[in-house]
Amino acid sequence: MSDSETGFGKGCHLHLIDGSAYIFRAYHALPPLTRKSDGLPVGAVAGFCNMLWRYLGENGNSSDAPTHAAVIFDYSSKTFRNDIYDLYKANRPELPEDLRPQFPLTRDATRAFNLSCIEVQDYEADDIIATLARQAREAGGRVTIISSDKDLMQLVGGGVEMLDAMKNKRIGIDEVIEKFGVAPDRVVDVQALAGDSVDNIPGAPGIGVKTAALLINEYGDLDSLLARAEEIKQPKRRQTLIDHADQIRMSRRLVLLDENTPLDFTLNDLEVRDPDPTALVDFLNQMEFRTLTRRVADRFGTEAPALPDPAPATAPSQDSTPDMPEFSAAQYDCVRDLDTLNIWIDRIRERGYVAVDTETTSLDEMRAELVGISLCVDAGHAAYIPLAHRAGGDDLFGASALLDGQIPLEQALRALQPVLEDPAILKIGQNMKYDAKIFANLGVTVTPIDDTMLLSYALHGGLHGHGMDQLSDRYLNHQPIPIKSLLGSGKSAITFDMVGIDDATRYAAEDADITLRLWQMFKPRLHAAQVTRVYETLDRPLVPVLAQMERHGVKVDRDVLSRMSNAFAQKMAALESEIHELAGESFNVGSPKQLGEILFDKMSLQGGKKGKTGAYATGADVLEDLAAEGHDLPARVLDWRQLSKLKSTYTDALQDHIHPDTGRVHTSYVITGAVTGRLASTDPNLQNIPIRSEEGRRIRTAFVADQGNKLVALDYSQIELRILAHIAGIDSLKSAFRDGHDIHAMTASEMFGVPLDQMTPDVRRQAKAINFGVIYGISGFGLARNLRIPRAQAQAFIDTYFQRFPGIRAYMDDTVEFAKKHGRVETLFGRRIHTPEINTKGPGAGFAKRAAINAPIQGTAADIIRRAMVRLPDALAGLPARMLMQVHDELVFEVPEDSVDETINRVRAVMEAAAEPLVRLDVPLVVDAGIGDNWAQAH
DNA sequence: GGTCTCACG
DNA sequence: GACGTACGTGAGACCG
Repeated sequence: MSDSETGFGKGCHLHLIDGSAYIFRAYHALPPLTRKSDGLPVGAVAGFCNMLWRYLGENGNSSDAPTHAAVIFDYSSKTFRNDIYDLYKANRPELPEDLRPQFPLTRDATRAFNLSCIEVQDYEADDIIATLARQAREAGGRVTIISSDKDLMQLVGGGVEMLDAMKNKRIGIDEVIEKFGVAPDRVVDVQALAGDSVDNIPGAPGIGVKTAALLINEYGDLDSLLARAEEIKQPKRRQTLIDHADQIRMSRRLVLLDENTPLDFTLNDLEVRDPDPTALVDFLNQMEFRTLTRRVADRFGTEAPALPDPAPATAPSQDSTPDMPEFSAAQYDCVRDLDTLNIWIDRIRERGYVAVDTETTSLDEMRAELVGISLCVDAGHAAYIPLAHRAGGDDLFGASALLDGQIPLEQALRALQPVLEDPAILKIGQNMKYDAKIFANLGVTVTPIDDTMLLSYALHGGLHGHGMDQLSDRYLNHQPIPIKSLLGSGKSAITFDMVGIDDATRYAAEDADITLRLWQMFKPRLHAAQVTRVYETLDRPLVPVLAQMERHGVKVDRDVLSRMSNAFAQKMAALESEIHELAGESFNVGSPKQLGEILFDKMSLQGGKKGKTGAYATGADVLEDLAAEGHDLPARVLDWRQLSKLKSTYTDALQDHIHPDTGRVHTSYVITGAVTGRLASTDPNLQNIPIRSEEGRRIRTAFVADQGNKLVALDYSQIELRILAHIAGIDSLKSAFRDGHDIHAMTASEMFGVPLDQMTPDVRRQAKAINFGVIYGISGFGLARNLRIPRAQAQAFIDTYFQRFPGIRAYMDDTVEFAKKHGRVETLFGRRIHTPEINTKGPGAGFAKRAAINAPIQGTAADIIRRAMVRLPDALAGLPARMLMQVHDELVFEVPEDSVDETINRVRAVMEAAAEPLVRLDVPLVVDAGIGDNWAQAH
């Protein structure tokens, strides 16, 4: 070796890269990528190149940059160790078929990066590394071995260090001692005793690393130990060492690296050279690695060569299900280090899209903690990144300790953030609003997105639900792992952070895999189903809008609710004793069954009707009838029920929903919650806060504006009737709306021939009921019940109505006809609502008809407010107004006092013009506004 | 878990 | 001619 002043020596720094380890890691971490032009498998080469590129980037400008470097490979799987022990590494799985042809390409890649590429027949890469490390050490230089292979740890010390590139962790003497319990020079002794199942090194049966280290530390080294084996106290251990001494010695020969591998070059030949940009770009281009080629070309300022156009990102064809691998053959990786994560990130960038799923500790996004993230870019190959899994409960202290082998959450997040926020990379999820909120909590804005739940909603609204399990079963014929199987259910249920990482990987990666497959299937179908616009303008854009509303929440005054709860409790107690007295016995007023028996059996009141379950009906309508006949008990029960409802559902339950940190209530809107296009609000439902009764309405006073702010509520006036007038083309209704007339009074006047100036409240009330009935698909029975009039009279009203407004009848008939023919109806904006029951016979037929009649009206109104909501963030830009709630035809905002007027002006303008320009309604949309310190005032 | 009841638009 | 029915939701309580 050259010790001359010009050659390798003191001050020099040699990097030895374990190339074979790189290749296997790249292969197993990446989907089976092939070269577009000829199908040559190149996935491992791609990963390998990415790693080398990153290696150069990290070391190029570092003050600790290597002066010399080499990439070392295994020549073949057969080495001199097979002559020592024919079973050495005999349990290794067969080399994958598509990996072997990539071996020569990785050598080419190394040379293209202008790195020395080294392999020696009959020797392992580890022997070459050992030899070069020894030479460098003896020459007085430093060595960094880039590998995490424990078999190389025997080389550490005397200026030799290892670098675990995955964990970006240096391995020095201390780390080796931590791992093996002995210094590097005794590592082979420990390994010889402990053996190694991966390399099929027998060692001493029953002795592991811990015991081996104990023994070596006690006896000094392996030879001394074996020589003095008789002295070992434990009989079994003593016998093992005596019986297997030869096997142990052989094991040591297997693990001991050969520091004298014959080499036909010197360290001086390994001097670092800059890559030749042209050669490198040429090679990458040949491999057809688009992203990396461009990146390298950019870096060196060379022209990226022209490449043929890639296949479109959305490869699946229009009319056929894309070929997908079987789920049984799917590969789900667990990503435990940054290097592997970066491989996935590169893969995502290469593709331009990725299916993402988060696993958390709660379904409530405001309380949920991120536990892990899964990714998928190719059907059948997904990854799970565990981040916050914790030890199970057995260990007294372990319960809160993070498990090892997880990338620190913050690091993983910062690595993923550029991808999640990259406008050129599509993030695909199932119910992305959930995941987007989880990421938003961590400061990451996920955009742009696609959502398989919303795709299904646009495509299949009315046909079935859009949960992932359901979609997977129906469209992929695959039943995903039930979450219950991991978490259990009921009281003993655990949170996801307590799930083992292996189980979690299978579950979470599968979810991302399923999501990607559903997306590949659904996305190309939007056009054929003519719902692209619905999805892209009405549904998908709502995700960020709702996410922000939900995260912001609405301030709720706990004291107001608490005081009301107490008041309700007192009143209920008084009513309860009164009711028991009237009944002559004590019973559970809240039990419809017991109440029915009291009313109709014990008290023998008339009108007792049993439903299909054999229980008496005791609904409000029944009790009201009885009360009207002068019975006190049902009247008291009605009062009690109202209070009970208000207390349990609102004043009590709402308090539990006040977030401890924000002091606000954060609902969750379900975009696919109603088939018509309406939203649904859950946990809690803020769309059914009382208003009709005076007592209930007071609950709204607990919904307050923050200091210095006002609540502003804007709602569409009569929007569904206006839409009906437009769709059915009723001229008289349209002109009444245009002229701003009282629509119910006008209807009454038309129907009953009463002049407007002589209109009575009662006649108007009846007309109003008819107007609403029409929207719901009117029936004589329903109207009769609603108005409490004889059915014949109700039917007469309806007949008159249809005579006066024949367009309504025509609309209803046409709509049902359309539904029967196409199995669906549509809103003015093209939303399709399927009506699979429309052709069934029997009692269901009436239901389906009325639903079909109602859906285009309710749905069009829902579409309109969706359009307004999507436009509002831009329209309110620069204003401090916050949108808080949506209640079907109403939007509620929180606004600093001095911005109230401007906010109302802008919101009203957006809401009133929300149908345009796509639809020009023949009637104006009118929006009423209210302002207050609380929601009751604002309405 | 199904049924009943009731809160909203 | 009889049969049940207003449309769309979510949640709490009861009960088997």
